[in-house]
Amino acid sequence: MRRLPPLAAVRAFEAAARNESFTAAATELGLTQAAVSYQVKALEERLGAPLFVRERGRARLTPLGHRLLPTLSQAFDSIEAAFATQREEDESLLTITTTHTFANTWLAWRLGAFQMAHPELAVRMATSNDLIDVKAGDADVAIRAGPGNWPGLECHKLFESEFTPMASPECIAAEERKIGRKLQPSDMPNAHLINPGDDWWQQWFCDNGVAAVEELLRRPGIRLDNQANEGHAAMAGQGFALLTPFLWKGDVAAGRLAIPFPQSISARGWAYWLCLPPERRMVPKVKRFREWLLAVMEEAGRPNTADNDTAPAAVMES
Amino acid sequence: MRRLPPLAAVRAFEAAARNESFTAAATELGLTQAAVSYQVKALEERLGAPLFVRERGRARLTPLGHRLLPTLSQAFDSIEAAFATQREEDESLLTITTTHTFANTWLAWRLGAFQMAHPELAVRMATSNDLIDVKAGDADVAIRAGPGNWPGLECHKLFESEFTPMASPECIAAEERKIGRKLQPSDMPNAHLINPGDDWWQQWFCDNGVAAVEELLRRPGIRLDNQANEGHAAMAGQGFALLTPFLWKGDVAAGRLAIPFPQSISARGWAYWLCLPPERRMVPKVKRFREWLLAVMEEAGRPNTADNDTAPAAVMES
DNA sequence: AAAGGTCATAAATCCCGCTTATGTAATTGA
DNA sequence: TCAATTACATAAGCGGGATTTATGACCTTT
Repeated sequence: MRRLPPLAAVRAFEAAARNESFTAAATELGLTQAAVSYQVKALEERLGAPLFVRERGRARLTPLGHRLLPTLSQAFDSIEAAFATQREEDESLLTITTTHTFANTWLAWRLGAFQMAHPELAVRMATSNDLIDVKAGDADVAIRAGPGNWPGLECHKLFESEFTPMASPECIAAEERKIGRKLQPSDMPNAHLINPGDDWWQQWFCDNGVAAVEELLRRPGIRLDNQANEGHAAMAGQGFALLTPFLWKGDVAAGRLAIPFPQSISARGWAYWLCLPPERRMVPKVKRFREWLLAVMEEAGRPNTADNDTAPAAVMES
Repeated sequence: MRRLPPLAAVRAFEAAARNESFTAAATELGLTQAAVSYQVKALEERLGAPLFVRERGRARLTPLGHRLLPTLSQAFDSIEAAFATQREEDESLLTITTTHTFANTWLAWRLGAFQMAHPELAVRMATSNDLIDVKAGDADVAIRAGPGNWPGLECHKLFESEFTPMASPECIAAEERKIGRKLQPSDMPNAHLINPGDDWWQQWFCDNGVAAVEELLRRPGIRLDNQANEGHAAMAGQGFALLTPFLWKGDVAAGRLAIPFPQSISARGWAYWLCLPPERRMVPKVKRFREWLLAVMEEAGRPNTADNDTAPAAVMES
């Protein structure tokens, strides 16, 4: 339980003492001289002891005031410093939280460009699936997959979360050799699926007129926890995975992945979203990132854009 | 030029953060929970970043809030400490400023009794002639000789500043031997006066029907700067000095000084006063000293009081 | 469910802190 | 010596931020 004098009065005193002038203090504080005089007097009355001697039209510190001053100045200094540090750090460090998948297949490749454009910013990317952390101040912005109606967050749709089977060209060729013709959707239940237990296979079969195969759910396979890993497995020739075309454009273009049924793209009813606390939307670093990301998305969405011209030849695991 | 957030908000945040509860903070600050909530929110909006995560009906600190807390707590601690120290010091140290004369002839002897009665107080006596220093906070109370109408000070009359010639008994005896009869006021111009240039001699002559003696002013003598020193000189047998009976009662009673004309006491029109800043009159230490001093004076003023029963045998020079 | 706790929010109120305006005293400069 | 200037004090009144009251939503506990 603290027992402090009114802080406004303390503040006025500190400024007056430091400046050795009520008038100067008033200017510094953006007040009138009368206000400072009032506050100082109030503090003196509260203490029951004078802080200034008024003589010859000047205000000089009493010994008591003199003893008090340095401590108070330091205290205000550290308060100021605390907030200044916070402001600086907050201005110069952009923290992005995103899913493993998006980080790995898309953002990691392109964040460099953003960094180049904003050399004064330190950019930190963290992968996690908690949306709470942007509200908790752990991150400035979040990129998440979902329905996009998170309460209390401003969400910008980045792209639809569609999916279609993909595999390495070799894998597809081998499969076609096996069955002696070009692949059809109905062949998929018998192909080697990386994660056959994935519910979305059922969805895809349904969308493509293939009878649901209950048995798939019991078939052994690997849960790779996220699409990024499944994609890599597919590129390694381990079978078919359901992947989001948008995220693997580069690998498709480079021939590391192939899409056997380009017309058969299913939607999850989800999308990827850029989410941010609305009250921070105009904070410079947030604004810059938001504008940059949406601009890049815009460009990537245009039909004849070679979005992945500069994409590296392989996905780097961190 | 400082740039601080509103201190009321900072204070509310600090309490809330320290208590990890708005409600508890409100209790501590003597406010309602709503007030704390309001202030915290205001601070968060000002910073543009959340300080608390509101979850499950509780408020938990964000990393930012967590970083801020210790600095702010410390800052408030030191402000509190500064004023607490001041309060303690101010409560436990009584500083009295007085004239050399009064200190030497009266107060120094009796301050011990006050100290004994108030062992918790540290008592400091300083001699100086500046009345300003009580206004300037250098001293809590002042004892001064003068007309007693100092503006802005509460003044209690202690005793009238009367004076009459005194000398050591030996000195008087020698003088009477020289003139062959008992001394009369008219003999004084020819006696050895310690400070013949003192204007008050003229006053005393006038009051006692002795013709003014211009010549006295040009007669060599010693200026001893204050009555205490003149009194000591008189006791040492160096001649006659104009002294205040009240201040030398003890020495008279002990036979170190004698008053040749007890009926011929002149008044300066002055008095000795206890002066103190009215706003501090009820501060405990001030109140105690004031009451003690006035009580002692009261007692000393009563006719048949042996005021100096316990007076030491000699005046001690410090 | 009901009870009891926490924080958020809206609206109304209060009072503190501020400004304006003026006074006083000391200093400066002609 | 007489403005002119500067600094602080003081009174009065206002404005709006701080606070309270009242209510709601949400969670935990029993």
